Amino acid sequence: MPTSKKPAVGRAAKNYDPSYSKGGPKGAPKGGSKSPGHRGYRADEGAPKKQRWNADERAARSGERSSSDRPAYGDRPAYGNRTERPATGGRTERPAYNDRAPRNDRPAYNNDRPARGGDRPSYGDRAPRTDRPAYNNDRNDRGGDRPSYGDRAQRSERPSYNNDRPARGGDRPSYGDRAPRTDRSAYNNDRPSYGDRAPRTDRPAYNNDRPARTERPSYGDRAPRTDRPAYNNDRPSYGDRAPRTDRPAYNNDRPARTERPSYGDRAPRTDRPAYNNDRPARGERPAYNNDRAARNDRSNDGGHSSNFYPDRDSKPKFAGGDDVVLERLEAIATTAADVVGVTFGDLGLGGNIVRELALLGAPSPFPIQAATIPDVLAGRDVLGRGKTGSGKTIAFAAPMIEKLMENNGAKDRKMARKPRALILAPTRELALQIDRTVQPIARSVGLFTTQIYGGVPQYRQVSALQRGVDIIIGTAGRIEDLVEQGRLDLSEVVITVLDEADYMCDLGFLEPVQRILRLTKKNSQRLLFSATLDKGVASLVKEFLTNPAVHEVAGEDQASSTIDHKVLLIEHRDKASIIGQLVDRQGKTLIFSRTRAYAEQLADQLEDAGVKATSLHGDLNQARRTRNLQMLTSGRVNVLVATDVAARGIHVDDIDLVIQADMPDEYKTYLHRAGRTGRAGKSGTVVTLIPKQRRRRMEDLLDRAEIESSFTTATPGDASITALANL
DNA sequence: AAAAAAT
Repeated sequence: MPTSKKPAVGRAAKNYDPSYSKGGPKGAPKGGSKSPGHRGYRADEGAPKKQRWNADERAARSGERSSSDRPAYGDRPAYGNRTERPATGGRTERPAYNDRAPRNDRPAYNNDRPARGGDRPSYGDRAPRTDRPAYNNDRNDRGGDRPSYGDRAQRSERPSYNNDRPARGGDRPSYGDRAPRTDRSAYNNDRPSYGDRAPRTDRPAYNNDRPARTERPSYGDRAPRTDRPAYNNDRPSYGDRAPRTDRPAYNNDRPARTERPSYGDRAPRTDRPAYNNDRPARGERPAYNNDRAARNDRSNDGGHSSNFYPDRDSKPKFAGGDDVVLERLEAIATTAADVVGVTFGDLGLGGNIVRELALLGAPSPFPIQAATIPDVLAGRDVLGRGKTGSGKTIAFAAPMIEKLMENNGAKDRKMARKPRALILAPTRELALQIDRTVQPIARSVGLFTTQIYGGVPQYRQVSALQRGVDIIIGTAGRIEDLVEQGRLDLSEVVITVLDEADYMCDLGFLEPVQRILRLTKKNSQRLLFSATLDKGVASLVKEFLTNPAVHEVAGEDQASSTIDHKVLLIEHRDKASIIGQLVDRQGKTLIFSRTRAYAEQLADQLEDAGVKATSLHGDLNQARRTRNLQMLTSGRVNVLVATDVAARGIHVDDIDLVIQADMPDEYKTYLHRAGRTGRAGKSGTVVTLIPKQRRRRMEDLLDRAEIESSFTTATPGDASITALANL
């Protein structure tokens, strides 16, 4: 029984999700914007509720889920850590972090629940739950969903439950003894639902907490905007331009870099031949070798080289080589000097978009933007490579929106209109971040966006789709999920963007991405972007792109970077204490760990040591992930310990130290992790901790990344460490 | 190993 109920409950929980960050905001804007019809229709019902829950939103849920999730953690017995968590006073400390307090409560709930066993009769109240199933059904209809909210009335009842519970608490003792616990397993199953309730009960509390969270208030939409500033900062990264200005010089330097020709990756590869020999291990290389063969052929054929590949100096050329994909590639390297005096308007963007870009902190285009915008507007498929923070998001978002507007005017506001553009990202955080940039631009011309990613209730997402959305930004899993549910139709998608495209082609990601791309309109426009775009995307290019234009920005190499790299050779047993000493500083520090468990453990250790630290990894529920990242962004904590979920694309201002507690497996990962610092032309330091026996491998990796780094043997308390901490 | 759906 309980099990059967569980699903229902879980769904119910999803349905009522208050936590739609954007749905609420969007709803409001829409009402203002135009289709009152839509609004009036469901918006009204939803709006009020949304308002209520909007405030709570994700935060509230995060709390809820976190608790509910924990049971799930049971699955992760592997993570001794979690078991530890309860133990870790550190987290109890987190109570400070609004969330945890709730969690403390939850244990109580657990206790309560046994009591509830007695209550269960009351749960008969759960009849509500019976209703909930209905909710699920309703959800399909959405309109029905809200009716379900009607159920909330029940929720009002719940409070009473709460009241009852205290009494029950008394009962519990007896219950506690009772089978209840036996039942608990069952309850646990139910809990999901309870999780909801508790949450709801808690929510008020959460809400209260949130007020504290200055961040969240902003959060709904604002959080993003808060972040936007960050984007702006990125654009400061425009500040990067300055660097780029420098780059020209670098370019000059590059000539010196015969290797660099490989540009990022490829030059190395030229070198790699040697590496390859060393690294037989890399399965990838075989492919590379193949490619090279192709390249060689190309060169032979027509001296044809594309920037996409090794030759940077080469201008657009057509390859007649073996690699079909490559043949069509037209590589163009743009320099800062090329775009001096160019405006977004010159590139073909309309007034509204140009004005919005200025508001976002992008008054004039960066090189990657100047390079790709015209081609995107011309309808071409594009491959773009630009350093992280160099403005890639606007490079594809602005022209994409311009095209959508041109093709459909602003006329099509039909309900449930099918989305016409799709942006795929590898992580939820990145999808969220991208939307923060895309949404305001889209709104400026009357288009709507929505995020479609997992870890949050799908109700809002589905609700947005039913109201009608033009641009979808999301991750593969939930998108496929909604497609399978028949709630998302990608057949009208005429522009698809893959951010971090090379990463999206990694094992495990490629197939879902291919399946999704196949659902989009045949021969429609595709844009692939990444800071480390390499041949790894060849398979996608071959199947989905036609005569793509390949762009990159000259001078964006490590030599032009503002990042200082250091490798510390340490004893494994000293790792924790050394990290503790390194983070004993003022600025923001991002620590990368190879595993979720270690990220969690390290965060706990640091907290126990009195350092304001938190973690970010896939074992956390989405609400906490979002919140924890926000804590670093807002400065509530100075240290974030993360897995590679935070390696790509994530922008947080002023991270001046990146510590790699575990060395990355590949050079691209190193580049992306390092790219979290040294942004906007600011200085940054990357410290990698490795045992002596890894030195050789680390040197090889740095060579591939074309990074120069010092190697220093260090033990806790060494001057080399304190010097870093004083940066 | 991690990420990406949910349970």
